Amino acid sequence: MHDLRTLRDNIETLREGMRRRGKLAQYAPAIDRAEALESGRRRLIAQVEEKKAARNANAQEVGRRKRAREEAGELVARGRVIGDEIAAIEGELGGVEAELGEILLGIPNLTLPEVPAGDESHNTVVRSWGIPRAGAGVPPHWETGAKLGLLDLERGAKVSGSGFIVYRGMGARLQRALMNFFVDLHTREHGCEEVWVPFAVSRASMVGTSQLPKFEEDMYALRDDPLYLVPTAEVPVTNLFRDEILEAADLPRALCAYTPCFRREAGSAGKDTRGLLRVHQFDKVEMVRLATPETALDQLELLTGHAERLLQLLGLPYRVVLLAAGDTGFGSAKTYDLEAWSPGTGTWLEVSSCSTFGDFQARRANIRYRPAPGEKPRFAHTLNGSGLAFPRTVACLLEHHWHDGRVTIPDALRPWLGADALG
RNA sequence: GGACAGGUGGCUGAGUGGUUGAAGGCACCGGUCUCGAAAACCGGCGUACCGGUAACGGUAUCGAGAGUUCGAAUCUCUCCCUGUCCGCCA
Repeated sequence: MHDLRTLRDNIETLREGMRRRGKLAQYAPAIDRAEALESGRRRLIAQVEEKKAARNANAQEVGRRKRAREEAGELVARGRVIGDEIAAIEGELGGVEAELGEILLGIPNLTLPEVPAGDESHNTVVRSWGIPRAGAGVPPHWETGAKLGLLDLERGAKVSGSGFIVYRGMGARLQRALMNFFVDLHTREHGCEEVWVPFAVSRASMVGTSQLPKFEEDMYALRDDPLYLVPTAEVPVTNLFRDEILEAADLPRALCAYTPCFRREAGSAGKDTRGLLRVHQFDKVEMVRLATPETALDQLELLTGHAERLLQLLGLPYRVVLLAAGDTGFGSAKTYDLEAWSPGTGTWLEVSSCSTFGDFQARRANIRYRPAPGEKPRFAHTLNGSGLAFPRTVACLLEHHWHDGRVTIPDALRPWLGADALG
């Protein structure tokens, strides 16, 4: 969410930000409307506060006269009139604030200057690691997964519907291995505190990290309770600190959590849906960091490096892509996608997305820190990145390490899986 | 799910519907005293928003929201949360 001050003093930067995302036409009406509402809001506040001052003074005088046993009838009548006027103005103000708040929640974050303007065709590969394997002769992961008895897509569909996966045998065990491998590495070597969080969260939490109100149709909502299944651990973990004031000495703060992730994937039906490429429920270990504005960008590099390290240990070639403004997520100010090579499908698969949100989420979730004892709190910066999402990582493992029907398990993962090959 | 009991400032803890933004205490900051410190004493000590260059003025804020009233921390209703007991349950 943007600061109301931006609306007043810097509205051109807001327009420029939307232009860089290639979405000025989409958001210009909202920005114009918000600007008008904000000036109206201030006018109404001035009016209503003036009336309230009059009401308070009047009520005080009534009290004084009653104590002095003087006549106060005409003041009581006057108070009644003022009260009616206040109610009228407040009604109008309430409407303005409700609409303004709704608009503000729906405007995406500004991207940082180093983020390329334009749509995804302006995404930039900033570095890569490993040598992508030629695809010839490498079966796609869904074939290997089925042949080795690791995946059961048909029964997943039977139990829940398409996009829900059943893992069996060593395939199931691989999920547990990845969870423990990732979390242990982050806690032991990347300075993260491990947390285990609720998988269903309140609406307020979803608004805090900016999934709502804009992306309601992508979320699974529970029928009888005002709760949503988490689309990513980012939501419960970041919201751990909602409405809190942290000490600067505690920043940067790093956490990680395993959660399942639930996504309706509305609007993406038919795209990349084979095998494990796009599913409604998947598992992921997420890293979340809270930082001061001064250190946030360094923290983003650090976080991205931690995710990269996992791919290196898994021996999976990947590239790091700086997303262009138009491809950067709603709340993000700067995002690196990590794309691992899938020889079986001949594509790069997004296995991690590492972002800094600036103070965009912190303002929504009211997450602040005190720069020094006695100083005023400021909004913290929030960051997060996958480390890593399981399904596409598994897909790449099953393809990149496939040799003559067997899948070699990378050394780093063997202790966790308890096997050095599948098949 | 049921029955009680509670939610007041950084903490603690008062608060008969009328100068209560809120006593007292603790903590914190400044000062006096002292060679220095402690103690004692004196003073200060929330946040957000609106207007103003500023000084300053105003509004809101006692879990949240609605209501009664000229006026609500105080009365009414709804909701949330916490505690205790009971029931149910992995």
